[in-house]
Amino acid sequence: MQVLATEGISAIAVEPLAKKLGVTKGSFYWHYKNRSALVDALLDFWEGIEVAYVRDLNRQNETPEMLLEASLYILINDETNKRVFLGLSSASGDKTVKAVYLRAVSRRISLFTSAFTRMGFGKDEAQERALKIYSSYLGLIKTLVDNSHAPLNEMSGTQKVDMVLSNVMS
Amino acid sequence: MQVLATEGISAIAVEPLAKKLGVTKGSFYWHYKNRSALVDALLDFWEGIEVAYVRDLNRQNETPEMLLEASLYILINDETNKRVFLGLSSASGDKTVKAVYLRAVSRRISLFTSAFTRMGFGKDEAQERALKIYSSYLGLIKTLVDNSHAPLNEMSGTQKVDMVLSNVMS
DNA sequence: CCATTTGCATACGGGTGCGTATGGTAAATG
DNA sequence: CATTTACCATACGCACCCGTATGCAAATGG
Repeated sequence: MQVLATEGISAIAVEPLAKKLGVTKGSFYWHYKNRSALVDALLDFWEGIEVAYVRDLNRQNETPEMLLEASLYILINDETNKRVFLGLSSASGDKTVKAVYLRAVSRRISLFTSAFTRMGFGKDEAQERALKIYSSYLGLIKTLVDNSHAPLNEMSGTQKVDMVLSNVMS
Repeated sequence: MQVLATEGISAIAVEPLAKKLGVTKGSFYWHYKNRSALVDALLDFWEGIEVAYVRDLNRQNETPEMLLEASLYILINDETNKRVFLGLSSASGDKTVKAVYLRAVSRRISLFTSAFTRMGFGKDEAQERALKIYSSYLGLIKTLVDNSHAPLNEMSGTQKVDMVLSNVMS
């Protein structure tokens, strides 16, 4: 999982990985049918964690405002989640990876949409606001991990959340 | 250039490219010293086009409002520009690529910042608004090319620009 | 206690991409 | 006309990664 976050999907190569773990290919191919079986397992594992987390967030936050804030805080400040999510988005040549990525995107947008709906916004308005939030969020985390704008990385976690939220919490 | 946009940097591989162009490696290595020489040439070419375009945008738009709108329209609706820009961001393992990418990011943020400055905003306020615009823009084009949210692709070019601008044009 | 299964290592063949060596042809040049 | 020089093809060595074949020792269980 950590490797997935720091090196990206393409770094999940059998031989280098085996060497890194101090085992051999023979061992690897006994445990997994092939490379893509390992990738699938990792993807399943990650997606399982994600959906569980979303469920918890929905349970632990009473108001939609709290839910929005808490979700964004995690999505923006959890380093592993950011890197894996963006990693998947970059490796979308693979069909399986792309499917997982698209579901992750849907989860995020749905989460935002449902929050705005519960705030009392109409369906269209809720969707529009969710999309704005999502775009800002995605652009922000990409800028953060690319380290392409230094000042951004010096902001606090809550500041980053506020920056995204300020666009739509009229 | 077209290949760069559709396939990404990693697709700039000597052997496949040569085959695709109907020539051989022998020919290629006579024209270019090696693979990275070709990549550098492509990168230079692209960056040259970009800076020229920014210069033109600055000349052809009187007011900062017009400049903002015109710039965003191009950045959001020019398919090649989007794909190359995002392609570079994904291929940031390469040091040279990363440098080109970071300069491209800076150009965009600077463009936005100077527009807001010319509108009369103070330095900090201008930078903050520029960052918000940039995040929204980046998230939007990524969502668009990933095709990760169908409704977005059905919006018109101007609607997309308005969506990004609405966040900061109080 | 011996036979089978489990868990892993070594060794190989295949595919792909990079870069070099070398050879050939046609056009420019002295 | 002889000889460079421009341009391109074939052929090779190297490195990396995938996947398979096979060997082998320790665990297991009848």
